[in-house]
Amino acid sequence: MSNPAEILIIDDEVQMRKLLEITLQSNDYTVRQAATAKEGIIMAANHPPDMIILDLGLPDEDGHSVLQKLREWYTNPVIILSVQSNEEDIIKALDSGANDYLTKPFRTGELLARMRSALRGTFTEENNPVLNFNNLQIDLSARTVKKNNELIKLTATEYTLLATFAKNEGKVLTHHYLLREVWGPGFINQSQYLRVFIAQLRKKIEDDPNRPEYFVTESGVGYRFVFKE
Amino acid sequence: MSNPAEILIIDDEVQMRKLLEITLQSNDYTVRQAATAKEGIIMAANHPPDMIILDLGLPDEDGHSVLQKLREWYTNPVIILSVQSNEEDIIKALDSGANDYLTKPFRTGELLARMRSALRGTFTEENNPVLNFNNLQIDLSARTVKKNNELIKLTATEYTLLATFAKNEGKVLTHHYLLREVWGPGFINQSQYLRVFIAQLRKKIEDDPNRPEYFVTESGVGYRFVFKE
DNA sequence: CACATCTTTATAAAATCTTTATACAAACGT
DNA sequence: ACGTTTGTATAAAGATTTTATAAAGATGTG
Repeated sequence: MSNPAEILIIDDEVQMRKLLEITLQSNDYTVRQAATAKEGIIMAANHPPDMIILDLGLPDEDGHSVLQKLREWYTNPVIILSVQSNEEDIIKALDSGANDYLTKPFRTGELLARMRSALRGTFTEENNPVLNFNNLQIDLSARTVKKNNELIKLTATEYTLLATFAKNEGKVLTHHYLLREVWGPGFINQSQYLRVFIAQLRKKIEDDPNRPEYFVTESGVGYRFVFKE
Repeated sequence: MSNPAEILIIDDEVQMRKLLEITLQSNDYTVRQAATAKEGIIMAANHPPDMIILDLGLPDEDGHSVLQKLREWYTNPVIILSVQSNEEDIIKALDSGANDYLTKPFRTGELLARMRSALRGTFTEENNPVLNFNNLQIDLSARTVKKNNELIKLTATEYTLLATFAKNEGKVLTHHYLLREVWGPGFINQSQYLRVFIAQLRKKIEDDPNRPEYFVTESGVGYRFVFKE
């Protein structure tokens, strides 16, 4: 749904910070702000954001030097804003590790698009979806399932079934729905398939397969995937 | 020493191609060129370059459409060049997967810096040259593989396949994905290729090829490259 | 041509899916 | 209460799909 990416703005101009804050927040980013280089570096270090927007013209320290310090350890995207548009500055910033360089005044739509471009490919929650249930972890991008941090070997069908449950945690899923999602529309009457595979998942995932906690039977209707914390 | 990154230029203007060719070659890039969208897509598919520089104003097809087609499978950086500087075009291109957008005429120094920035973070050159797994070392820039410090002789295809695995350690890679990455988009149904080459890699790399530890089969789905420390 | 490599074919083995058989449990009507 | 019906659980046999590997054929390169 919303984009939970956290952005740190380092800029000394109040108006600019305010403009960025409003623009970014209305696009579902979480915004933190710093007015000086020193403050910005401390904030980044204490709680690394998903992206830093850095103004080159800071009062207390040269922007290029700030960028270099950040890049010693900070690996997420850094976008530079600057009133300078001379080539030398741009090249220097990009070669110091900036991901992009925009000249003030900039168009907010373009900034947002360049932010999306830079954030693409980084590992925010959105990009690397790991579903967490109790001691069970399902990594949808790696297609792996761990229980108590140990990999569980699932067949293709077992995994698809589990993923379907995990995406609908708490909901009752009917036999029809599950059969159609996992096996296809032609299989909606093969309820026995479902019983067999539920039994297999229980054997692999439940602590006590005879007393299922994750996979609850809703007799006559279907199954429900639950977890209590 | 030199930067072996291979760049594909897709631009219909001869002068522009010539300018880029000279600029890039004198910066140690290998350059290939296409004058039309059709030609460019074919060249990219046959032998995926490390980066594509795409002119939006091609005669035979809309540039945005070309970009979208490329992004269906091409994952390396794409930089857009365009005479258009209206915000709508820029946003559209960036949101379609472009890594950067420069307006013609551009400053060559800036282009080169933006290229370096975009190539940073990809594996192709001498960035993260050595991946370490257990007793296995993969030097991506030298294209060499060592096991227990002894060089292992791999063919081009074997190496590409191994490198693809190494870059996605822990993830399940589907047959489709591997075939597309290693052989190209036209080969996604040749699963037997994969089996043959996996067997070869296991023979060369696994301690006991009959009990594979690095190359794990995910039956019906693909393979996964793992290493336990 | 000789060589290395890639592609294709053949076949055995392994893994997975489907089907069958049987047991259990709850609901229902008489 | 009793037997019957309906729905569920599980093991295990059978069928099918997928995989592993060797080896033969094709291709290309110096």
